[in-house]
Amino acid sequence: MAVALEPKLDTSAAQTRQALLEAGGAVFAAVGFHNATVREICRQAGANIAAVNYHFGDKEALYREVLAYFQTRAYQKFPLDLGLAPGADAPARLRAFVHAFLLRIFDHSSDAWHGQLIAREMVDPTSALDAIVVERIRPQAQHLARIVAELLGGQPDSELVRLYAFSVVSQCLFYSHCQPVVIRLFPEQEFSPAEIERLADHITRFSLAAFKEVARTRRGQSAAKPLAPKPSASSPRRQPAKPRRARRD
Amino acid sequence: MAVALEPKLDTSAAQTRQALLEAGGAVFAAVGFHNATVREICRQAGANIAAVNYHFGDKEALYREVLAYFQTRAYQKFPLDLGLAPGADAPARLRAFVHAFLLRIFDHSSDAWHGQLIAREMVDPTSALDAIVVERIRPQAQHLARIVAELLGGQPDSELVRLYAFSVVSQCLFYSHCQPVVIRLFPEQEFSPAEIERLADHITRFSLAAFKEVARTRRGQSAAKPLAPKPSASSPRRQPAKPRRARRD
DNA sequence: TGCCATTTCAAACGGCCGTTTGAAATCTGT
DNA sequence: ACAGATTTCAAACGGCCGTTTGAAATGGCA
Repeated sequence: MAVALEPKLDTSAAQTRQALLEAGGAVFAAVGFHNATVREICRQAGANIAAVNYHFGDKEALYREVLAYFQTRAYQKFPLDLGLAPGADAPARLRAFVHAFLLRIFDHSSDAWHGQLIAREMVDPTSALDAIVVERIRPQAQHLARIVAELLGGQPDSELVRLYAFSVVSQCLFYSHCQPVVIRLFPEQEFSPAEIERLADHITRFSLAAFKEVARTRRGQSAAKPLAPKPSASSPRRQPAKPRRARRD
Repeated sequence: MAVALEPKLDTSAAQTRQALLEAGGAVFAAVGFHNATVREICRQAGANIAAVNYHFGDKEALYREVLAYFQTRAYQKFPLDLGLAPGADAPARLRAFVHAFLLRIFDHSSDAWHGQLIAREMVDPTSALDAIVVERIRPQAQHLARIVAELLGGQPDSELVRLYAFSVVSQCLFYSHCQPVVIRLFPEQEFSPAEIERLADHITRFSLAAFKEVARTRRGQSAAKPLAPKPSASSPRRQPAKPRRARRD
């Protein structure tokens, strides 16, 4: 992690390294760690097959550096307090948080693979997820928890705040995790910067409205308000199981 | 697809087929389609390596049948109108929708892999996703859209309703897609039936509160209410790029 | 029981994978 | 310009993959 001297940035070796990082981001984002092949990454980077092992050690080490690289870029480009006045109030900070979150996910400018890399890592974790949670996700969760706690009037580490913070981030992550489904359901849907602004507005307004309404009627606490009866334990019926054979026909 | 006669259910061949479906569900859910190996599935099913190709044709055909099998089971066990009175109002139907959704995701009883299979398919689609969207997701989306439209007072196919429906399902899907992260952030979190009830209550209450608040202040429509200034186009700064070499040391 | 279709089995095939190798090319400092 | 370290390169290695094969085992039916 610690680096004493900065590398010569325009060395041929440094260029190869950089090309491998960029190509690795593209390929890992497109097909995931396991499906990605070192051959394809090297091809896209214009490098030899042995380049990954020479410059990074092995495929997994390259993957870790790719994750760190694009993550750092994304958070440098869109920090947690993106475009926020110093003394901004909680609603404004919530809006900034949501907007920056969406921008990090949807930054498809040239080569920004952070969103897709993280989405894959969340659903199909590699050994790199633990570090990501500690270094990025947990601070972000605490940041959001402070905002939500201020809006709800609870403790940042309370279970209530956790539930409401989940409700906020989930609305952002949806567009990252379910993009293939959203595109199939609504092919006309686009994710231009203007559209992302509107999404951020919606999510912020939706959440703030829920916060306000809940803060108003805060007495039933978080106990279960039974709106529907139990599912009556319907047993999973036997399915017909079609008798198709696949061999020689 | 069409099956004329029902197969002999206790045939040795039918048992093998069934065992392959169950084992396939477990393995595909655990590691995804690409990472799953036919050898491991056959091992768990107690079948020979050639069994998959004999009974299903190839690995992908097995995967399609596994998806259909567990999907059918999940929706039979937890239908869209789970435990709902015939003339129930919109809030009750929303609650039932959310609860059934969560139950389908979290049904870890013995061998119910629907949730994990679908989550993987959404983030890393195979050719099977198109059929899933048409047969399952779209009807479900329309079902929810009708509920939301009734609550908001709009058209089920309006953009406003779509946004709000997304906000509801996203809160459910979050626990499916981000389970590895949630577990790492909050190791004490559990997903017992009682906890799922509480989750369903929270999501329903959160969403209904937002609906109510929005329906009350419905005049600014869905235009962008600028809560924060533009990000001032901060260019992605150059990152330090540590100069580590990996070979021979 | 004996025949034949169905199902299982162990073994192998071809292919793609990550990685290694040792030589060739290229840089770096003198 | 030259020696030595660094970087690139084509080729190959071993391993695991999905699938195929042909024979052996099994089951239903006369």
